[in-house]
Amino acid sequence: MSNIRAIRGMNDILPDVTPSWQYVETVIGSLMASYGYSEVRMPIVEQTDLFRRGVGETTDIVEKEMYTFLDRNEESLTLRPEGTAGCVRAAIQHGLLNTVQRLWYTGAMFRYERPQKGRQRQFHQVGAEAFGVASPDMDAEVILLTARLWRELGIAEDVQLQLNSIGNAQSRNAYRDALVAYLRERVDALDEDSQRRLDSNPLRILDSKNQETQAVLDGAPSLVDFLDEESAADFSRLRELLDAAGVAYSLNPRLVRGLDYYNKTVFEWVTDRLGAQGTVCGGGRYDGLVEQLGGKSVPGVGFAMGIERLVLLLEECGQLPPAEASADVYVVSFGDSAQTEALAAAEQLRDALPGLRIVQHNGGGSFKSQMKKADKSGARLALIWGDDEVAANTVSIKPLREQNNERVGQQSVARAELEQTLRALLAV
RNA sequence: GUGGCCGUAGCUCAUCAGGUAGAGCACCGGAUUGUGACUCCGGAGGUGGCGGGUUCGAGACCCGUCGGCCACCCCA
Repeated sequence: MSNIRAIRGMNDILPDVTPSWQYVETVIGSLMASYGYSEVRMPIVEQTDLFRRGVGETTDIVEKEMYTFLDRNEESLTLRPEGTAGCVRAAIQHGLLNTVQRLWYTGAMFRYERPQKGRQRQFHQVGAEAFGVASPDMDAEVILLTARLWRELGIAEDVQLQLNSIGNAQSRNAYRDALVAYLRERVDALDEDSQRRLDSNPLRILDSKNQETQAVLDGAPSLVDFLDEESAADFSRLRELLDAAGVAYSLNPRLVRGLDYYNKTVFEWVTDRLGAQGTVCGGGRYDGLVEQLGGKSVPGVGFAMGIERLVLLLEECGQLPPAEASADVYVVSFGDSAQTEALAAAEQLRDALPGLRIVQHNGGGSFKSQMKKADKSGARLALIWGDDEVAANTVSIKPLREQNNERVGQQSVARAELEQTLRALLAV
């Protein structure tokens, strides 16, 4: 056995699950199109500074989770830990932001964390970003889009929307001061991590899982009371829109997010069916980000979801499409001239019946072993060439999915009629 | 970075006062001439994660290390 293994937390996605991934990706692709979102593809590596400035210096992501290295030019590069910063960078760099812009992307992201259920170091996100609209109708759009996705995937009952507004920078600062003042008087009751965050990032104490900390927070000032007028009005309008659209949500005043660029609306779709990693999709508004990364002052709102978690959830909910066979037709031949004939015929069939999955038996072996392979391929039909067929210029067609033993149902057709017969048998 | 559990054939697991390993599935071959699935027979496949220690002897006990899973932190 080889000593070389995949890097911890970076998993191979093997043939038993790739159909599930393809299914999810296909559904998402057409969903995005149906809302007018265009796909963009950004590099996996960016200048480290992009994430420092975009995601935020004091976030966990930047502080301890990035894959950062020097390239041969001594330039500091980082494997992207999330997609928004790179998407914004690309949009600024190529001048896409002089109009409303709806973009989506998918790909691998990297965070140096201990792997656990629903979390790996290389993981895959689908994200969408809508630029250029500051009003909450756009917030509603991205949320409605995600809500539709759950319906299309059959998991609408298994995810819940949590919603909050964290206001603009000024109101958030005011709230932070009030929160810190309140918590300082109760430092001893806080868990260790929360004590540390009093200095670094006090808002994140809010979603601590520690019971005692949460008890302390019960008496804390509420973020809602500090919201600026515009944020409050927009939040109220967003809720109106969601109500009217029939999207259920619960208000979670302690929902903050771990990335610094958010303001106003933040949301998460969560599930209780994935162990500790319950967030399937998270997002919000980031009105200052474009400017902070060197662009004009362009508002934005978006979300990202984790494909691994989505696939896990679908599996958990029994909503993955049934496994399909990898072949429709399996071609068996015995002897050189038969194989020559079979190979050419298979190529002609692929020309004539595109989409038909034709697997050619290679590597020889007895008829028996070839038929075993044919059966295991899941193909509906075996095409059989032997000396008899070559001599008579025919092909034997054997159905494999019926229960009969012997050669019942097997037929011999003239070589010239093969294509037509297959069309009829397979209804293609 | 911290904690808990775990590491025996490709996969799921078993055995045993500590006396140098088995099963099921999967794989390969066979059961009269060129035909799968069910059944039967046979075969291949493990330096028991790695290193050290205790012992006459260790997969089984001890230590270390590496790896996996789950949880904390945080998020997708």
